[in-house]
Amino acid sequence: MSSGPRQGPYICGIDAAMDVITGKWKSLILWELDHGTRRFSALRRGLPGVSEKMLVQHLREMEVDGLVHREVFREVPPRVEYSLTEAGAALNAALAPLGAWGTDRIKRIGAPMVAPHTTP
Amino acid sequence: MSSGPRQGPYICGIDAAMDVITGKWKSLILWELDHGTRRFSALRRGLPGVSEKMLVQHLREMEVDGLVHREVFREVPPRVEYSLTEAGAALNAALAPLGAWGTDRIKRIGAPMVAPHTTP
DNA sequence: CGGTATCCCACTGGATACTG
DNA sequence: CAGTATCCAGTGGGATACCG
Repeated sequence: MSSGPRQGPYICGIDAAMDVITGKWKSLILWELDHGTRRFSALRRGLPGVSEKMLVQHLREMEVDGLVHREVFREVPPRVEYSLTEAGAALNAALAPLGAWGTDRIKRIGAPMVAPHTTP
Repeated sequence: MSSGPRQGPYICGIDAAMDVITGKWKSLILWELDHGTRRFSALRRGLPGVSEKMLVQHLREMEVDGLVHREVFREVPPRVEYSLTEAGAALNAALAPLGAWGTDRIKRIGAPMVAPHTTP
């Protein structure tokens, strides 16, 4: 069951890009990491509703696909830091117009936003 | 079940945009229609591998979401033409940078492309 | 803290056959 | 021509429990 990076065959560039960001949380992970390096638990807090399993799974796929860099510090307690690669940062930048269109659509149809942080 | 347009709640603009283009063929449909008005059968030919069911289903969802316009001509034989709405055209434009990134990625990793048109 | 390992269900999408 | 109607397999993703 899967392993290496996704590698087509593709119909076009959109196809290849979508292949790599399809997944409920991937674009949000990209966005979170664009603010800077984040630890696993920080990402969890920034992505309200994500399960550990999905977060790990998406991060692994994005690592394999060359979008995120994963650095393990063998300390006690363990620490792992995630950051964007160049390709990941470029992808995030390429997503900006799409995000702008989406924001516009939200306004047009008056769609609700989820509460950013349901605090604690 | 289902029916009305997708309407969140959303986490951000990307979330809203992805909600509307998720589906194996939607971005390709957008691309096809950006070239101009297309009939159902022309779209099928332009999307090698799509099934009738999926094409209809995606077109209906995109119509409901306000991305494509569907015009029925009650003739014999029946004719139906699809075209982009303003929102659909704007979305397609917003996808351009993503497509460029994807094309770049295809080159970087040397991913194969599917044969554009297996003719007949 | 930062994960693995299972189980399970809903949904996506493909194949095929039929229709106005 | 432009769809509907079914059936069915694969996968995405949530819940829960356990581990170094």
